[in-house]
Amino acid sequence: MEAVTIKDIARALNLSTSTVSRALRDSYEISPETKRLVMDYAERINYQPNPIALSLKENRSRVLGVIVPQIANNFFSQAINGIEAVAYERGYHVIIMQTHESLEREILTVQQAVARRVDGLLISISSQTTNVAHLQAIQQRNVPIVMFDRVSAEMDTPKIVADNFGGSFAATEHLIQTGRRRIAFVAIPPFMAITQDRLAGYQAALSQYGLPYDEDLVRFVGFGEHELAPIIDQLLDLPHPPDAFFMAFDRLALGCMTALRNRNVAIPEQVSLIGFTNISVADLLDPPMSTVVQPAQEIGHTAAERLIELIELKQKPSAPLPTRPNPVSIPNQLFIRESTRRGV
Amino acid sequence: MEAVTIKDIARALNLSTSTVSRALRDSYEISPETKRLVMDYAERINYQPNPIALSLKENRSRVLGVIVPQIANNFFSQAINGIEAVAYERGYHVIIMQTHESLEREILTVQQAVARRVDGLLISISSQTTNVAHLQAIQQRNVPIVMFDRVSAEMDTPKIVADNFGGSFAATEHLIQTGRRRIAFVAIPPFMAITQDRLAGYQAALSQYGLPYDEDLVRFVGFGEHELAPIIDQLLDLPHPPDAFFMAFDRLALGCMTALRNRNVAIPEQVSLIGFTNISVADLLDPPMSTVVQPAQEIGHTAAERLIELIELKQKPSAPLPTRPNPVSIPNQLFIRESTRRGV
DNA sequence: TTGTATGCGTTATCAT
DNA sequence: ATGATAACGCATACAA
Repeated sequence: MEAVTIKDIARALNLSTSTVSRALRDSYEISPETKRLVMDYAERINYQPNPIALSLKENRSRVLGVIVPQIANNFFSQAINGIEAVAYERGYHVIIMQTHESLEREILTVQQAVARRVDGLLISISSQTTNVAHLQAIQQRNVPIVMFDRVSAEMDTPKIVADNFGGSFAATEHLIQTGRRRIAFVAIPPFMAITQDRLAGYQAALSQYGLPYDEDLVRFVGFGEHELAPIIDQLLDLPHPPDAFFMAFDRLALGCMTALRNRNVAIPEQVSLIGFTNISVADLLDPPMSTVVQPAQEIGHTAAERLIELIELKQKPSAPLPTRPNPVSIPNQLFIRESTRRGV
Repeated sequence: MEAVTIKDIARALNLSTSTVSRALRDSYEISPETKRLVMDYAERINYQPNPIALSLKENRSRVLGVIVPQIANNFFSQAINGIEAVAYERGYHVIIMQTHESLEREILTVQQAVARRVDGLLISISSQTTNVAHLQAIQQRNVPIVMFDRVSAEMDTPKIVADNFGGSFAATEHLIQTGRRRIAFVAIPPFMAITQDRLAGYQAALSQYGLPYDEDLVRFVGFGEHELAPIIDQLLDLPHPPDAFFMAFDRLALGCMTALRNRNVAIPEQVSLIGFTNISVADLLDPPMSTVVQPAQEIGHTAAERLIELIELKQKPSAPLPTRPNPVSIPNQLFIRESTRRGV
């Protein structure tokens, strides 16, 4: 069974395709009877306009490109969830592409998205991305871009991020308020804004509570498989070791928990542990880990809204670009989880 | 900067669009010099063929529709990862849509996908889906469908599923071999094949080891928020309570762990717990939970391969449909995790 | 109120 | 070896 077109309707009803087209779009210049006739028939044979033909005509695809490092990652899958919800509601579809933390893949993927004629791009850059020329290039080709979570200071686009400074401040503050004094801070290398912001929040909290900033306690770890454990070991082996760990990234927080367990370091008796995470089972971890949870879904939601706004603004070049605070930051939630370990 | 078309190239080079088109496709009927001229120029001005125009002409979109209950779910996001990898490699893109476990949404979503002219559909049906008329309808419209994970016996399509029987058998066998005799089995309502298969694996293991099948120990729980805890309570309060819990679904396994914790039931001292799960941090749970892990990525991979095969077969109607075992089942992995809880 | 013709970007068919 | 034209499905400017 082939798809039915306007032509089929026109032929069946002895009308021209333009009449049918206009009737279907409820144009004022078509008589009510003809409209009814056409509409009914279209309904009956289950006519569905071909969006591809429309796209060609209108030079828009109604597709948003979403580029993330990984789909199979709690933060990003939740963000995509938020994006998809908004897109669906506004009549857009979402094409999802992964970079696998590779700049090379990211460049290819961005080109692919443009080649696919997406109406706009939502991107969270890979950890390798220190140069954003590929993004600036497509921006010059007039493709609206919104960045989220992993954003670059060098891009002049809307940016939707979690309140990384605030979340980091709150986590550090919590540790201080529960009596910790030597708080290790571990993050990924600091060329991404997200890292810088989290470091700044940590520093600000220390400063506000009159604690010294000790560079020995601040470490940056790459994306290799086995890079974290030695760093945790080094920290524990310091002459004056930390009494708390603040792990500024999801993966690091979970890795730290494993590393501490392997070293038989008790939490929170010996050291306290808090991390940014987006896993849904943080309660069930051993021990339950206090976490700063980023509002992934809301970030996706906001980013998609902003992008669609940009896209639809582009259609009517009359309207002025609205000025907005940039980047938009969305509050994190801080979950303090007490150990519920049962007595033995 | 507008997108450059074949016309632009033709105009610039004083050629006809057909010559340019042929040159770009490396047709034998174009002179080498012209080819080089066109290719070089196209390269220089960064010509990208418009896939929308191609789609219209070729009546195919090179898009796969993927319909899942939720994106933000470890199993599905991993499966999508597998799908995306294959699609990318084969020159397809993936549009992802969610049903949120609602049949109503599923019906709408399937229609949307067809309206979008996807070349084929990968679907994992919602838990509400007891009737598959909407899928049969689009199958009659000649849209290739492959089902994965949550499949329906009433659909005549390729089906890619985990080895639910085998995984369930292995989990039950493990519990028996570690000395458990009264093994509770909890699953979602049994109209989905996936549930039936898991129940059958459980029954088969009991039978093989000469244990009785006790209906009191088998429970089905719906998708409500607070349905599980009372069921766990009931089981624990039986005159002859279970000494092990086998939770046949991810969500149930995690919920059971919480419920047992709330009841202060020690694992594995008092009861053993094993579940199907796809979370990546199962090691870090308290206690570490033994799990049957479905090969989500491989399921996605296989499903996408099968779908693309169907799609490309449809193009050349000469070739016969290959007969394949149906459904295809992919082995699970059983992870036995010993408690590593440190002494206090 | 309805019909005819044109164009969106591309390729296939049929000239030349 | 290259060019002109039609067609994919739709919307619209222009005619009637």
